[in-house]
Amino acid sequence: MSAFPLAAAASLSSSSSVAQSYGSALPPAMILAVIRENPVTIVVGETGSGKTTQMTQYLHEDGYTSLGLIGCTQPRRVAAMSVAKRVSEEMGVELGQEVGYAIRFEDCTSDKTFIKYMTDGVLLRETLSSEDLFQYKAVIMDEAHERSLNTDVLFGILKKVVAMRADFKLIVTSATLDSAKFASFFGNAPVFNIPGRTFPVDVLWSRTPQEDYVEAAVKQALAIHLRDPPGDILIFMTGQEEIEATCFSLAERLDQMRSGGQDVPELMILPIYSQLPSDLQAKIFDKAPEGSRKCIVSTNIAETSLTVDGIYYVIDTGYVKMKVYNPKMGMDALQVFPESQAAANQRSGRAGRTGPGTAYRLYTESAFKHEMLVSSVPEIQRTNLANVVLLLKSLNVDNLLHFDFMDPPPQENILNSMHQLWVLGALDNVGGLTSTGRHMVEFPLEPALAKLLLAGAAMGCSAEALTIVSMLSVPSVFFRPPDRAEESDAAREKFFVPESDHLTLLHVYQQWKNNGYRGDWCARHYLQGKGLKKAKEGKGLKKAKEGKGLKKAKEGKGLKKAKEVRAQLLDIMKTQRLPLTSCGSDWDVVRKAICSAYFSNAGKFKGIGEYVNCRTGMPCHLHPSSALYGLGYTPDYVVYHELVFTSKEYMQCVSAVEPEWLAELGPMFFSIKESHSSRQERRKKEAATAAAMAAEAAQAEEAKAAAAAAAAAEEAERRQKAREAAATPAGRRATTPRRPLGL
DNA sequence: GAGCACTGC
Repeated sequence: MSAFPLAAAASLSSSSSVAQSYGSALPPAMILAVIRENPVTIVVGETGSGKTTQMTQYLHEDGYTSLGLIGCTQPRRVAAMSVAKRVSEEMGVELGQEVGYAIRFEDCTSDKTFIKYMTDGVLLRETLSSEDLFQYKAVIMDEAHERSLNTDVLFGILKKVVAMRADFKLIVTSATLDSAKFASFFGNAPVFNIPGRTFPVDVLWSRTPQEDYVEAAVKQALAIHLRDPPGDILIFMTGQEEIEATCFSLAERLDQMRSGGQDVPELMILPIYSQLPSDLQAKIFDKAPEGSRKCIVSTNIAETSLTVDGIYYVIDTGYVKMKVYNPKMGMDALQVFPESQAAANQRSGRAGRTGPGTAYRLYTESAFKHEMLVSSVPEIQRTNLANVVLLLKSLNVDNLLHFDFMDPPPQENILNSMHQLWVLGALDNVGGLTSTGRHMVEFPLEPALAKLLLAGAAMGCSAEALTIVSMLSVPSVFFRPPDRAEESDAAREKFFVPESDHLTLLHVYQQWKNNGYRGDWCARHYLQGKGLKKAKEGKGLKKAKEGKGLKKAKEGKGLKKAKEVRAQLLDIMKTQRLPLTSCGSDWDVVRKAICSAYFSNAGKFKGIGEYVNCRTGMPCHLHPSSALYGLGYTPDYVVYHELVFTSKEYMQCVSAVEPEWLAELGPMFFSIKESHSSRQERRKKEAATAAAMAAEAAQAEEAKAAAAAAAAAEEAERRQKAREAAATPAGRRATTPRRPLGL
């Protein structure tokens, strides 16, 4: 085994005292001693410090594996796979034997495995069946500074495990900026520093704030291209539209210069974002021909998920697009925010992987210091928590408001998620898990989708529900290259089922199946068949190309991935003894099942393309990509999968529903003509829930509890108003829209 | 007639 890289400069510090530094060569014994003496150790290690591959091996040599497993979590699958492969090679064992990995579709471990790499989601799921993780002697949470939702939930759970088990060791990696915070959360844990092996990056600031950062980035890129020594350029933008504008403008300027007689060397302009078709994504890895250079214009995807070698120049606009959840509205918003200092440093670092580089920041140093957060708002504070609540409830965490989060999510968020789960029948009136809830937690799905599966099983259309859920669990299968937008739109419209986007997805899948799951069929109809080969993605890029191990990675993209998800969910359905039944061509039943999962996301017709949310009165619009858009067919009521604010409040994935279904399936929100007795009963139920939630809140600080109770009451009132305004159904539509012919 | 960062079970 190789020596611990750069151990000579390693230092040990305690969060509460002055850092001690060790100048002489430092054997791994040093860090092992720290781990031996402390239940939790924080490791600050830059990328390239070798911590991911070395730490597990040191723990193994120190004897931890004679007693149990060493686990190492990663936020991404590719990393879990490629790191496991590399460690197995370093140790000279077969992958999947002594060293293995586990990700959603693949458990590549055996009885002999003692070092196990996995995604953080896998370890979180494992806590469901073994609360104290008895099979593990040590867990390393790698890349924990990225603060994924799963990482944050694991923090709280593992902290409990540490308190329960004296024989358990936890090692958490952190960025320099928040090591003190991590250390204090884990009871003043010692901090161990391992310097990285990356090259220095010169950071240059803008002297004045930039009004138009697209323009500024284009100018900067051209200046580098015309003036500076060879080396590729990486520009960070917030989204697809900006990226396309930047690429267009760059190309235009180059053209202008050339037609003006200037001799400009070749520049390969390469956009990259997650929704870009795979074959175009792959182009960023092509080498620039001699005498020319690459300019990659990227979203956040190149910040952590993709690593391209050969970048010497980074241009950073200073902004990111983020999804933030508004619990009051039940709506996500995709908004542009200034990036955090940590993100800025991460982006700059991308210039120093191949050699010493330069980062041009298109904002002032003062803006960096005074206007940017030190680190990004963790996901747990800006996301819908229904899934987390369900998971914690099934772990018997009785008071969620007291759960030990490093950064607690807003209380309103938790209460709102509990309400959602109650509405779906997953929680009872006192906040306990129901049998429906216990079924739901078994599925790796968001609660509404799990409910759709259960409803499908109850209504005799679980096969159809299963397909729809699978299609909604993968990125859009519709392939839309920017230069063939109209053709691909036309191709997509051929699949439309006029009353439902959900059924459109079902239709696409069934046609694919009828055509033998063929790839050429997908290509012809502008559908995403599979995706990039794994070897093109992620950190393990080079290694994956050299070896053969990753060829086994069968995970695809698009329809192929939907098929894999479907198979996995079907397995779970079998273990849950849920029947697989098809309703044949009677797709109205499927819409009813959809209604039973989404009735709290109901909209009432207001005008062409416009609906109002039945509960909140919020306006919500049909998205132009919806099958229901602009067809002259205007159902009175629809339900939607999610509501996202971009330029307007847009409903994503919409289905027409019958008003009487809303009344039947969502009696807590809707009634056709309420009798006095049923109204009383409903109010009693609602009061009980509000009381239960307030009771939970009451255990928290007094002031917060008061606010929570007020929020619950407000919610009840809003619901009452909405109920009065909505849900007096018109008669059933006279004609059912024509179903499209199969292709 | 408009558009959406990135993960994960």
